[in-house]
Amino acid sequence: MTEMDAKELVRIFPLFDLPLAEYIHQNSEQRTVESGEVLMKPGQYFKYAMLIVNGKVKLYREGEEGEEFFMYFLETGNACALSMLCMARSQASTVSAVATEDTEVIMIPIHHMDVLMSKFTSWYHFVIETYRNRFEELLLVIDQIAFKNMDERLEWYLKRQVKAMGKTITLTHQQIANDINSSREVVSRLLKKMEKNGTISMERNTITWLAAE
Amino acid sequence: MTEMDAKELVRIFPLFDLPLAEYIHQNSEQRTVESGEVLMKPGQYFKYAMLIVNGKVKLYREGEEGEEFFMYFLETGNACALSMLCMARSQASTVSAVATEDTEVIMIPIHHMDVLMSKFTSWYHFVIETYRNRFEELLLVIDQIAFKNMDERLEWYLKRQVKAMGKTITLTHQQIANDINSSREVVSRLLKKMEKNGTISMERNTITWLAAE
DNA sequence: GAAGCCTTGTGACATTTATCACCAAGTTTC
DNA sequence: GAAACTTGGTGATAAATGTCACAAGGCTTC
Repeated sequence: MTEMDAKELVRIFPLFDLPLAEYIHQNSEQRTVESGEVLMKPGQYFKYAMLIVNGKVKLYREGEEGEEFFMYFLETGNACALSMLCMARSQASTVSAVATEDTEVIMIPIHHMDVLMSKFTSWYHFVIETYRNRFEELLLVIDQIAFKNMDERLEWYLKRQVKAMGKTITLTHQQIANDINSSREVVSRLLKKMEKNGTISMERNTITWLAAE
Repeated sequence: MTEMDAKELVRIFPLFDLPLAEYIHQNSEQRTVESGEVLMKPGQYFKYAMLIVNGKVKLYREGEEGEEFFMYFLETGNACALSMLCMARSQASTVSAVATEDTEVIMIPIHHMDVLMSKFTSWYHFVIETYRNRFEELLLVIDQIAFKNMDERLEWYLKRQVKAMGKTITLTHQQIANDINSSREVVSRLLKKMEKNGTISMERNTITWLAAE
């Protein structure tokens, strides 16, 4: 994709108005991130607000012993709530972000935040909307790990992957286990059950969602 | 406590400026909520943004079979991020809020939100700060339930209670079990261990934190 | 195409947590 | 102060999940 112009930005971020888009266009860098590249990692200080123009970024929390826990995807038109959060507090990040496909991001340097906040109402609305969405998403994540067993959590996880990536998911059982903080064997066994139920079909490295929704 | 005036509001909510405090003072209701009273429950539509002037409110998530899961306390000077969230989306609440002591709240009717948002920069900042704080708190909650075993989760839970309520906590083992979505027996056994460690001491209905911090 | 690595399947077993059953002691009610 | 209720303690057992060990087949490399 070529460099965005302001109109293009408004199309992708519908809450922006033209002056805001223009300002961001003038005062940000656009960067292409390759699939697999790390965008944010714990301990790192973040000096940009990050907007996703295109592609997909996986956000996950890391435990003290290097465990991972998948939280959600950032997709086209999203902003990274956590990048804003760290930035605003000048705190080190406590999450990891990795591009799961080639991704184009807009990075707005921290020193523009004050201007954006004070001059553009639409920016405020966008930021609040961003927090709001992620907040709700985190509540759903909490429901899952607080109240549900592994089988339901796995199913929910797969549904989210399907929603983001389509019916065919290319992940190994080990990767899934990492994402839901379980173990490969448990995931394999539960997937086997789902295959018998007819919910999914499996091949090496891929899972295909068969059930409705 | 008597009715707030604008200056009093600024003292309690340091991010407010005087005009904002004045506006809120003119356009909100103040209400006293008794300890134990329910402020918000799932399924309810919320028509106010809620600010805590004094007291404490416990926020918890409910599972599909009526399980509970403690998320955090709202204390003096906090706003309820979730009340704003539900309100702004006209969505039914998905959390419960109960006063754990006599609590004074300010309730700003939904139809004032637009004015507040567009006229008062300080309101925006306050709202964003509110989301930010709760967001971070939720991340910590997720860490606990995603990565930690019951013993550590219980200890963390107790520490948060101590922070909010002081070294002496008046809760039954059953109440604690509900809050962390475990069972009374498990909690009793783990508490017993902590008592042997010298971390806490126990009496009927009360736990006293002995360890440092 | 042989060697080696990666992915998945599966049994056996360990650990963690939940559940059941029941008791004892404290507290409240009448 | 006896009965009823609440709270906490504890053993036995069940269920869920994690860990270990190992096998089989697919894929890659040389």
